[in-house]
Amino acid sequence: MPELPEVETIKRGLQNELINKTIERVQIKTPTLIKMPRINEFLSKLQNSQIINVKRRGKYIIININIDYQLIIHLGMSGRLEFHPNSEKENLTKKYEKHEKHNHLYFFFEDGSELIYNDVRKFGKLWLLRKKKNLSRIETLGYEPLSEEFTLHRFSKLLKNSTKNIKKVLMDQKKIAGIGNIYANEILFQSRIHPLRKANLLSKNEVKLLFMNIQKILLEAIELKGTTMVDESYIDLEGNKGRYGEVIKVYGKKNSICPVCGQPLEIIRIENRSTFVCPNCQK
DNA sequence: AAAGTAACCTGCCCGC
DNA sequence: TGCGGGCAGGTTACTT
Repeated sequence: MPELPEVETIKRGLQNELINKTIERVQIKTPTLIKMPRINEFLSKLQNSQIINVKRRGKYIIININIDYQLIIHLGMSGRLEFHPNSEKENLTKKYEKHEKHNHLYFFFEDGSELIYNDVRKFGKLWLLRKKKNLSRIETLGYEPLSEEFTLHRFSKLLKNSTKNIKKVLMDQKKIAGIGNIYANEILFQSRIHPLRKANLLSKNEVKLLFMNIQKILLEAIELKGTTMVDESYIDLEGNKGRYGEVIKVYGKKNSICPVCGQPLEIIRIENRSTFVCPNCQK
């Protein structure tokens, strides 16, 4: 589910709510989601620890704890975090009632608030690791597309070195971290580039356009707090929907026409993912 | 070496 | 109304 803008929105929420909070107790209902360390160690390390800050890398949330450990969360397709402030607990319980059976992990804080990890499909994962010993998967992530290290020059070099189709490259977390199926579709449509074009054969202008659209679209989506499709499988910490879905141009638009030229949109499968293309606009 | 497929899971939608 | 197939924001492992 969540791509960079959704994960960033959740991270900002956690940053607002969790800093300096002390974890009183952790309750685990689905131990298989915790990849490291063993459950007992996971529980005992977190108990009475204090949250220092919350960061994001690609689609990973990184919660730094005062004991030289960090809690790393990947939400997979359907993972959510819910924050329940002490005072509103009853209202919120009602609000989330129908999803309750997919609550897998509870963090209870000293002040009575709680954080819940909920995940229908259970593709999400959590790790508690020493800060120095970074998760290898995070170490191999590619450029953070909204950081200064992500320059046109580097992006262009990266594309030159790949003969794969451009959609695959945009979604390759080892090259650029955080772009998933929704935003890859939108970025390519707005850049008028067909997703099956070979990355190394794009023109200089196309590369520049792509580069600018990656940042423009991700920033707009963060501004609107991510994308919630009709099924509501993404909501933020407070249970609010993202509004980027209201301005989405092609993703999920089955039986629709191109908003630019009016031709019917095509749906093709690339890497087993639905890909929405205007055959007239995207060359 | 790129590209395709299946697997991990549950729920929902669509057509028959 | 019910059943089966296909599909869903991700990632990894295996095959062609």
